[in-house]
Amino acid sequence: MNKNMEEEMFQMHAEVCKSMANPTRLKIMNLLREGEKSVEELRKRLELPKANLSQHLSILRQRRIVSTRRAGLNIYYKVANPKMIKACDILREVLLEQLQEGEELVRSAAK
Amino acid sequence: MNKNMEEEMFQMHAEVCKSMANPTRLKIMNLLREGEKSVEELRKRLELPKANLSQHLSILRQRRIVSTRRAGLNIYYKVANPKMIKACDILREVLLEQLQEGEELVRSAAK
DNA sequence: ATAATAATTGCGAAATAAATAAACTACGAA
DNA sequence: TTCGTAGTTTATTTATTTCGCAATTATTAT
Repeated sequence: MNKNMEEEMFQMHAEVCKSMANPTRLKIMNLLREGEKSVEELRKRLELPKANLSQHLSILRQRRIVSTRRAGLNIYYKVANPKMIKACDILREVLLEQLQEGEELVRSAAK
Repeated sequence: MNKNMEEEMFQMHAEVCKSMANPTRLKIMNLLREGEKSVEELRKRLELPKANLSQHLSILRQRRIVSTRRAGLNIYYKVANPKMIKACDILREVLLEQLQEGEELVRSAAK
């Protein structure tokens, strides 16, 4: 792998992380873990303005973290690659470990 | 796990993702994968102004993604939890799979 | 064709993140 | 105690994200 491709990989990797770097989008991923859902279903579960939800879905779709399928009026979203879920699970494990080490420290660092 | 704690977890999870959502910080993590390194070593390898490097390190440290140790004039950084590396590796796998599926699509989505 | 529902897009405002340079702190040696 | 090296912090500017709202598109039913 040459230098420019390395650079490109770091850039793309950062883009993927950015897509996951938002609580709402993580909640979306968490719902889609159960299986595919229409935008309307997601909107009801998340209680979000549909325009805003659509924007978040668009970000996930652009990075191909989710994929879509239209059926009549509805568009169904699902997780494109189960490895994304695996990556999320690992991060959650890390967070739980940190909480066990001492909750108050984590909370102050978040500010 | 109750509702507020769930909310808190998504928030923290997003913060961790944000910390990783930057090419420079991913490069730092990639160097630290080899083992602990001083700021000066990192600066030479990354060719970055030390103030800027220090800010990036600070972000990683605040989220406890890296930890530090001082020895004389030098401060050595290392990856705090090897699971972070594992999570990065999985994301890289996903990216490589996407590249195999069709490079041009990924590149246009990055814009 | 028109209406109704589901979803996306464009745009402006507010909040956040990033890069730079300058000032500052910490340690060790002369 | 002051000088040099390693590293951090602060202030400022610029770029990016996020959100709400209005307008628009796509599909189906009347």
